[in-house]
This record gives sequence, structure tokens and C-alpha cells, in this order.
Amino acid sequence: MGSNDQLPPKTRLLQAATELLANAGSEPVSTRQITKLAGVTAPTLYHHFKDKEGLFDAVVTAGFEEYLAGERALDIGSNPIEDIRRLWDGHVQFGLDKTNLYLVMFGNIRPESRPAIVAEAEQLVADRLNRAAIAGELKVPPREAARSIMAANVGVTLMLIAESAERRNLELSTMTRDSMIQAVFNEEAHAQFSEPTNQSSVVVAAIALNAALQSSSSSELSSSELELFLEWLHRISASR
Amino acid sequence: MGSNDQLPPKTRLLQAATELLANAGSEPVSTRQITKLAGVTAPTLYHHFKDKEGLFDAVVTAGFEEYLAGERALDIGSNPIEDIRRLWDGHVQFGLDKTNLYLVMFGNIRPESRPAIVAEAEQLVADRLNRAAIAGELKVPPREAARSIMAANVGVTLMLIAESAERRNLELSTMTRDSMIQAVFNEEAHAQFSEPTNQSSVVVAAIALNAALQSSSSSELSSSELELFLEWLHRISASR
DNA sequence: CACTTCATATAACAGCGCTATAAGTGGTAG
DNA sequence: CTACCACTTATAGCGCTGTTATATGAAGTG
Repeated sequence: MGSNDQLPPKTRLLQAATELLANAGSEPVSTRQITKLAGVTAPTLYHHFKDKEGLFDAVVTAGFEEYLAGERALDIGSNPIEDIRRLWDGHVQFGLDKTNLYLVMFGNIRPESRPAIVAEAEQLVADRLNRAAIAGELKVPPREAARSIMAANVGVTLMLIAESAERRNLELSTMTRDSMIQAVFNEEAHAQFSEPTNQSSVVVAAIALNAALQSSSSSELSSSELELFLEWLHRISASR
Repeated sequence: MGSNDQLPPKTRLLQAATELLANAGSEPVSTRQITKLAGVTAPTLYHHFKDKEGLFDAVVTAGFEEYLAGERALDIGSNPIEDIRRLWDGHVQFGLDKTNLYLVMFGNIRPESRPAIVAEAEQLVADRLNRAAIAGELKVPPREAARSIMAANVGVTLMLIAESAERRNLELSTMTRDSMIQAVFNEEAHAQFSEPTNQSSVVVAAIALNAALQSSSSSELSSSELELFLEWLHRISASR
């Protein structure tokens, strides 16, 4: 009946909780579901874990540790901006991939009980920023920058989670990510952002025209023309 | 016994829920507590509200509406950056002030049930950004910028909430706030498109875009598209 | 063997969100 | 004044939750 009768009950509980938490479509997971799937009775759960939250904490820690291990395995590259980008994207991906785990971690955040794992993720970012700071590539202190980036990263991930999967627009993530990077790094040392000069005036003008057209009902174009026109403007606006 | 026996039960329920939610130190608030404090029985609650979440939604909406009203009351100033700063700070302050309400709004965020109020707060930011976009002061489309800023704002607020009150460092907020502003606003461009009149700004932007497009070969549109696009721009430009 | 220690099970408690059913209330029509 | 009707509130209870007091079994040690 249970997940695997060979394994010790503690492992089976963890596996059952992980599975249920992963597949639960936003509905809460009960201890009875878990113990039933694990083929164990209630007191066994409370023998191995302090309470339900303790079990969930273990699940979350295990899941996030797996992600962290993957991130840590990546060498610290020569380009800290690229490193930060990868950490950011990995964070978002984890949140979208294991939504329920992520919400257990960040959704029910409370002053007294913050999973220690969160601090570790922040440290990963801080490490990269530290290297950049030593090389004189940072405009702000690395610890503060790391916290700031993490905060934005969490906010973006939560906002993407809040959107139904088909409406999700990952541009929100990349845009916010690059905004934070741009604000934190000294841009001169890196070429990524130094191209736009000529093109950016097109983009700025397109954005301005787009906004102006939408707020003033112009009679110069038919509505179907306007629709197509706005779509093109949007395409130009969104290009970098 | 209840909050005020004169008032109608619906109001008393709202008051009781608000009070309990405000004072509950991170422990969940039960319908039984609410109905007891309001001096009514359970079915009364479900007659006036769909369910517990419906009642909480009403409480949150009322609380946030109050904050929104305060923000809306502030005129749209001449300086959009200052406006955005004020909206950001107000958001953070609300989160720290009414932590429980805030966590009900943003903490238990789920794909299917996002309070409509959140979108309104986003709109407030978007309005300011739109004005800036018309004036050519934005580097990115205003809608996307608004969502990005809101995401970071929520992330920062949650992170501050997660910290115990005495350790709280508001610099995290101001720094992230200004990072986002810096990334979104075109701070030099105040002179370029500074004609705020509604109709003519369309024309000015169209002229600018027209000129910019012709001098830079954009790859975002095919040549035939570009031709039609430029003709429309000409039509708008010539319509003063 | 006796004894302790750990792990699991039985059965139950108090609390939860919620509702089927019914009783009371006030206004309106006959 | 009575009869009805819509609206609002109450009684009582269902099925669920997280959790635990108590008891039973199994394993290792003297």
C-alpha cells in the first residue's frame, strides 16, 4: 500500500509528504493523507518529527538543498553578472517547478520562523557579489545588494506563481533581474548593457508613442489599424 | 458581549474579524472566535459571506482600500519618480503596519484566488509610469515596469516582515526602490520629449520615432511592415 | 531470563469550516 | 387582523483536522 514497505518509516513519511505536497493542486495536505500513503499511523509521524510543520520543514529543506547543491556545483564563473543571472533564474525556476514547496518556504513567512535555508540562498548570491566588489565592479555593499536582489527575486517568483500557468510571462523575471543587476553593478566593466545608444532612442520613442496613443483616442487610424499598430509598437518597445 | 450590539451583524462580523486578524500574533483566526466576538452564530457568517475566505477578503479589501484611498488622494505630482517613491514607501508601511492583513493578501497567494485589490495597487503605479512614458522618460514599457516594481515592492515588504521588528533595516527598501527606479526611468531624457499636452505628445513621439526608425535599421519588423508602419507614423505626424 | 529502550498502533480529544433544518422577524396583501 | 412571504438568525451536528495518552510490540543488553 505504502510508497515502499522496505524503507524505514521516517523515509517513507518524507517521501509521502514530498509526493503529496508536489501534486497537491493548492489544496492543503493533511497528516492523515500522509500517514496513509506512507502506510503508517499518526503517532509514528510525531515520533520522528515534532509536528506537521516539522515534517514539512524537512521536506522543504531537502527539496531546496537539492536545488542549492545544483547551484553550488556550478563553479564561480569569471563573469559575476552571468552568475547572478543564473542564480536568479534557478530560484525562479525552482519556485515555478515546486510551487507548493516554495509557498511553504516563502508564502507563510513569519517573523519567528524563517527557514534557515533562505539565508543560504542569500549567501550564494552574496559570495558572487563579494568577488565583484573586490574587483571594484559594485556600486553598493555586497551584503545589502544580495538581500535586495533576493527580495526582488522572491517577489517576482511569488507574482509569477500567482499568475495562472498559461498567462505567465517570464519577461517580468528577466526584466526585474536585469534592473537589479544594472542598479548594483558598475556597468562600465561589462559590455552587456553598453550597446543601446543608437537603438534606445527608437525604443524610448516607441514606448512614449505607445503610451500616448493609448491614453488619447486618436482619430487618425481605424481601430483595426490601431490594434496592429500598437502591436508593432509593443514589439519594438519590448526589444532590447 | 459582542463588539457593539447596536450594529447589524454583518458589520459586527467585519469588525470582529478585523480586530482578531490585527491582534492575532501569527496564529490562525477561527470562525468560532469571530462569531463569538461578534455575538452571532455560525450560519449568520455564511449568510452574509460566502465562506471564511470571503469574510477575510472583505476585511482585507476594506483595510487596503483605506490605504489606497490615502494614496489616491495624493495628487499626481509633477515628478513621477517622487510619486513612485511615495507609493512604494506607502506599500511597505502598510505591510509593516498591518502585517496580518498583508500576509492574507500576499502570503497565501495562489494562482486562482488573487485579491482584485492587488491589481488596483499596480494600476496606481502604472498610472504614474504612463505619464512618464508619454513624456519619454521611461526605458521600458509602463505596464511591464509597473508589474516589475510591484513584484520587487512585495518581495521587499515580505522580507522585512520576516525580520524581527528590532532588526528591521529599512535601507533594504529604499535601496531596492531606487534600484528599480533607476532601472526603469530614463533620467537624462527629461528635456527630450517635454511636451506634456495630450494630443501633441502623440505627434511629437511619432515624429521622434519616425526619425529614429529611419536612421537605425531595426530588425523587429519586416521591410514591408516597416513601410506601412512608417506611413502611419507619417499620417499621425502630419495631423497637427 | 529480565530489563530497558525504542518504535509503532489503538482510540480518542478538542477544535476546525461548514450546513441541513427550523425558528423567529418584519413588512405587505387580502 | 390575519396570512403569507422574504429575510435573517439559531440549534445541532457532520466530517474533517492536528495532535496525544496509553498500550503493545520488537530489539538489544545484563
